Amino acid sequence: MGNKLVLIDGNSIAYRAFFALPLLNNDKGVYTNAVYGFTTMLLKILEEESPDHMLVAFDAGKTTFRHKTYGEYKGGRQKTPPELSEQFPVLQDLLDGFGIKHYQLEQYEADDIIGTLATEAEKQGDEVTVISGDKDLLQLVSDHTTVRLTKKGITNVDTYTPTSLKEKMEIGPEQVIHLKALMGDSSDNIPGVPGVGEKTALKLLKQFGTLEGVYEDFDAVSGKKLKEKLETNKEEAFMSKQLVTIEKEVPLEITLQDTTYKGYEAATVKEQFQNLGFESLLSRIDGVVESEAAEMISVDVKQGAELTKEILTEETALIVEILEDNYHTSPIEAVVLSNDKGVFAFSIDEVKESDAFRAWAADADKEKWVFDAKRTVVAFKRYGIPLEGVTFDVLLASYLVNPAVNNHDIPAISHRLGETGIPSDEEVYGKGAKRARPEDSVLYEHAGRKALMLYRLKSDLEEQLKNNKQEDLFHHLEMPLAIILGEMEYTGVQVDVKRLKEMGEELEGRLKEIRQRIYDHAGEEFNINSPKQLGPILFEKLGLPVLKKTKTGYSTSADVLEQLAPEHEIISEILLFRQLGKLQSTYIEGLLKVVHEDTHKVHTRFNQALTQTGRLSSTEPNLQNIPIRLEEGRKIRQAFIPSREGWVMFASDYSQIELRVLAHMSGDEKLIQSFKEGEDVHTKTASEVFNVSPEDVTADMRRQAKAVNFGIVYGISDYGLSQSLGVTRKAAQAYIDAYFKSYPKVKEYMDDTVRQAKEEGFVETLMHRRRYLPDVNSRNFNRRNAAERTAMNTPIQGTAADVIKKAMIDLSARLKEEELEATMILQVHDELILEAPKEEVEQLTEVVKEVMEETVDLVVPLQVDHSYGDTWFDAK
DNA sequence: ATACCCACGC
DNA sequence: GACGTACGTGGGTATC
Repeated sequence: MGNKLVLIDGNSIAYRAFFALPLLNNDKGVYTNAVYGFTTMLLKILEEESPDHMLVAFDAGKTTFRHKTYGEYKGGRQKTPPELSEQFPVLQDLLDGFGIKHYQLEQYEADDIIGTLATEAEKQGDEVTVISGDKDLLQLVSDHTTVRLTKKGITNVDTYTPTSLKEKMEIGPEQVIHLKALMGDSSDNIPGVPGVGEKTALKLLKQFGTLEGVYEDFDAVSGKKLKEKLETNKEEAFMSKQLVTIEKEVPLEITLQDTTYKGYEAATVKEQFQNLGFESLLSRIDGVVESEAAEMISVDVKQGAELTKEILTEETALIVEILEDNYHTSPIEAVVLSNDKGVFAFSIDEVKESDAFRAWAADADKEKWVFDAKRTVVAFKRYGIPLEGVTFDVLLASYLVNPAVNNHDIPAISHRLGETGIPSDEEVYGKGAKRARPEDSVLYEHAGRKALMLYRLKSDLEEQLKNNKQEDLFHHLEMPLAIILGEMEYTGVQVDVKRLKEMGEELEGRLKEIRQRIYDHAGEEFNINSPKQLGPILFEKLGLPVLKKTKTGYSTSADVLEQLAPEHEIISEILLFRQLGKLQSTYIEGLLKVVHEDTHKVHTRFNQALTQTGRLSSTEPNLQNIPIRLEEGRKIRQAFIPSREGWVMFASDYSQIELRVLAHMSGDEKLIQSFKEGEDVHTKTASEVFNVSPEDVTADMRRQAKAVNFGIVYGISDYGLSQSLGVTRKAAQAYIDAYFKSYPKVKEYMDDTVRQAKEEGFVETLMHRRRYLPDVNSRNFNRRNAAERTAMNTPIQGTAADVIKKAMIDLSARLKEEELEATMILQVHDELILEAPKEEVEQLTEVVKEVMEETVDLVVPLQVDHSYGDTWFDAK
């Protein structure tokens, strides 16, 4: 017949999905994570395999025929969590909707159903694909049956054919049951031979071929201990083999004919997805036309109206439509107003020529509600229109309410609040290379719809901010900050292009030499930047030891190479090549690409609504990761200069702000005292952790203590700390324990924070910035652990972010008050960079320090250091 | 276009 | 025991 049959191990995939994904629930409060994960897998299979026959097999009931052989079969296994059990009926409904047969049979497991059907199908000459997460299924691999096992995640699979099975495990499919018989399987409580694991089992099979072979030629088994184990557990081994052998002659009530799959009805599946809340999967349904015009909310956008003060009211939603992300360079395509007079669309030319609009824009008492205040204000500023009175930013409000939401645009927020009739920008304008400006009517209508929604969304979001006690945070921190950040971006940073190009040329020469030396060592030319090519050269051709592997091959990361450096001269050359190559591509070429041609300035964009902790991020260019640690890289900073003659770069940074915040929030006396007395905090920590007096702290002890403090601040794990210190995980954990013993209130604070996260579902900063941590109650150890560390870390890092943001607002006001020309141009998490006339430096030193140190009142003092110079490099 | 590896900052 | 582990941005290569 030559059919294509796909058999899915339903329980296995559902389990995988359940544990791989956070416990999502849909708007009806029904848990859907397993169904969701299963569905993504299913869609992928349908796309890749295009089967004409398909079946999802499930396990039935508690007992199976295997329990007669072995009463303890699957004993000790955790009960299926109810959160998962309740998803099986939902999953089966969904399969019905897809028109995919599913089946279960008393006394049998899904494996047996799959084995029986696969065998039958093979006999007919069909091609079979089995999907599971269970390695037992590998015994079904044959020339006509392929088994695909999930590895990490759900949709990530390994494909096994007889050849690849041989390659990966060095055994044939018929040996799989022998392997399991020997090594057992703890998850199914299959004993195997205790003390024999995968390694030994594979070795035995390589020598003897089968379990029977081992015992027939028993004298040839090497090792007394091993022999003993095999002898005493012979019975268990043979029973195990019987248990893991898949039954291939199950008396099924269905036939292959019944598994025929004819494709699904798009409308049916779409409705199911919508009920389940799988909005993100809608686009993957074949033949679904999304966002049909009929469903969209109607909007009456008036074009060509006269832009007079009659339509410019006290409270107006204002949309500036720009197609590209970069509002510093991309033009305004439309300006749309929505208020109680209606929805009105204009071109930027119409706006520029309207005196009424200019007056309204400049009037701080006329409230403007916008999406992305910074973008809006900067865009107008570029067209010479100052905008005041921007009182509500939907983007920032949504971000504060829940930063974990990755899409804060108007269509997405509308959707979450139950309004579906508004298409996304992507749907209207296309994405990537296909993005294009549609005709005016389409563009205006889309922008109009957003303006209309914005007007409605505002009150919802205000309500949520109020519930979260975030009104202050919103109105007095993020909103004013947006305006300041806009000014900073618009001002930009002057770049010494000539200097940058010189550095580039010098680097080019050095890279060429190093490249040649590497080729000489390797004996051939290859792409040094390709780990895929570099790996075989180092670890095969040159025979260097393999210390670490990645998913796809050899790891060639810096920490690995550093360990290999004594082994071969090529290593240090590669590390240098990497270092200089990074400078060249990212910091020389990358920077030059975004320097404004006429002004020689770069205008970064600070993303104020992205990070989960409240920090800012910076793009195009990212000015928050300019090299500083290595001298070679640090020189890049020589290319950042003041924009005016006789001015300097002035940098001010908080010293240990996170640890000071921790001292404040935990109330730990020892830590507080450290800061009050101006001690070196790392030395102090070292003296505590290593239990020596401060004067006996060695440089190395201080270095280790610094890493511990770093770990506390960034919430890294014992593993992370062990990596950065190059010690064992146990030793790292011991440092952490010693730290908590020395600073008991810190420990108490951390425990309290985690407890609060578990109870309330979120943690908060000093200024009520919030982060939800659904995983703190996860049954998955890793997820839970990561979430707990996040719970401890976010209030610290987030509060530090709150503090510097407030300092920026205060400083901006203070500079105005003092009539200083100095201007903030950058923020790098705990550091503010200004440019200023030389003459102001003395006053600035005092003013900036005072403002930054006094912006909040903590139980410990904040300490600010400053520096200045002709370039950013010299401000050190 | 997307995934992966690597590397820079705090 | 759990095998993966702070937050970001960006460049390069390889693959689909």
